[in-house]
Amino acid sequence: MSNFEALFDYIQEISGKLLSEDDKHLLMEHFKPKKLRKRQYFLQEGDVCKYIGFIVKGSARTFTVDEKGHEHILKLSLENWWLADFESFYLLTPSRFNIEALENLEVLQSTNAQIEEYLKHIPAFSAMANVISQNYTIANQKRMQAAMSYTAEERYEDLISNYPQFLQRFPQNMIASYLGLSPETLSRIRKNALK
Amino acid sequence: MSNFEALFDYIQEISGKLLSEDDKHLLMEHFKPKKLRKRQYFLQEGDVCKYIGFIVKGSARTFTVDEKGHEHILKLSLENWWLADFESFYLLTPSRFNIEALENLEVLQSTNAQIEEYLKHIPAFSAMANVISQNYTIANQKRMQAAMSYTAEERYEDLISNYPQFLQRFPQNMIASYLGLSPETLSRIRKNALK
DNA sequence: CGATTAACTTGATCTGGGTCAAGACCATGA
DNA sequence: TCATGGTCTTGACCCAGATCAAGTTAATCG
Repeated sequence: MSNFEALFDYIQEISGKLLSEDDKHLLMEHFKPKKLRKRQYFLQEGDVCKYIGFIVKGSARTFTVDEKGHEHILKLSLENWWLADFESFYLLTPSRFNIEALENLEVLQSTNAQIEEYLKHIPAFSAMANVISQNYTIANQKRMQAAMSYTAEERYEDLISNYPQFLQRFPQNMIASYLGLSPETLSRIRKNALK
Repeated sequence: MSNFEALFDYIQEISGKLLSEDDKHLLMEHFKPKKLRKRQYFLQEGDVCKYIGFIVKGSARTFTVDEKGHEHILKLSLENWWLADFESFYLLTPSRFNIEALENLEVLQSTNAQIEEYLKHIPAFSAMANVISQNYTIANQKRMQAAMSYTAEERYEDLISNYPQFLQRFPQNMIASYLGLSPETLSRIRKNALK
């Protein structure tokens, strides 16, 4: 119940449109609540990402494991973010990513086919999708630029100003991996920053 | 005339839908042909990106200049690609990027307001926009992963298999910058690859 | 065409950040 | 309660790739 309120609020806020009662019923019919305990996987490498999840509560990380066994975190996700490997979700190919709950996680999940229906029938939903797609494009552009032109220190400063919540919610080694750094290097950067 | 054929073909191919004669007239009415000579700028840092361009012929690079004066290429673009800093284009903020023609360039350009109209009135156009947005999201995910987990050599191999045309069309120092490498390093990688 | 400038190569050296190792500082739960 | 395993810090060392320098090849243009 209250789970869905979070989703409704989110859609209305991002899209700038209201959901009708019918819209809400349609959403409740096909978004399924799912709970994961800390360390459980929402998606495993090699599987097809059949579901997209809306995070109601908790946090997660999307990461790969390279052939040397090192993990690389590509995304850290909190409440009101969407959880999926979009490549696998759209194309139905096996995913190269893992998505793991970092805290106990409550999501509302749906399939690609169902999302298509929402896009067709719920104007607020498709308006939201357009806004999100813009935001993603912008965020990706920024992150790519940061990865290419910034030093480790600058990337950390950038994170502090753009995503201050991350520092409260994620352990430091996860943040290091997200920034493309070893935990030791991030530790030293933080030490230096207390000049 | 033939310029527009390239755009029409592209929209129809990507969207999987046909354009009506009315659709085509609407597109021809508001997409303006523009020619740039090699080294001319489509967009300069600090300006708002008012136009999005569809490349009919030629190539371009999107890059930033950091405070040390070093250039970083974020995107290399060829025929049938779209040219814009989407952050600036969507939000009307001053751009942090430069877009420069690397060869004589012919584009068809349009404004954000006009694109909104196309999205509303031309089904093939909005279907195309959805597909592109998916493709961008996927490509960005891949590129980010490559930047984080791959070595210089692996990134170059990756480029060869994903964008072999780049090697014909772009000078090596541009490719180096696109891969986040110094020209010297790329030169050495290529030398080694001829084992 | 030469001549000038840009692109590419090769070598020598330097450095940001990774790796390895060891210890300190926790949470969590049996 | 203390034992266990995860997280963070610190130091010593190392390496992929950058930087600097100089020479070579290839475009470009009057």
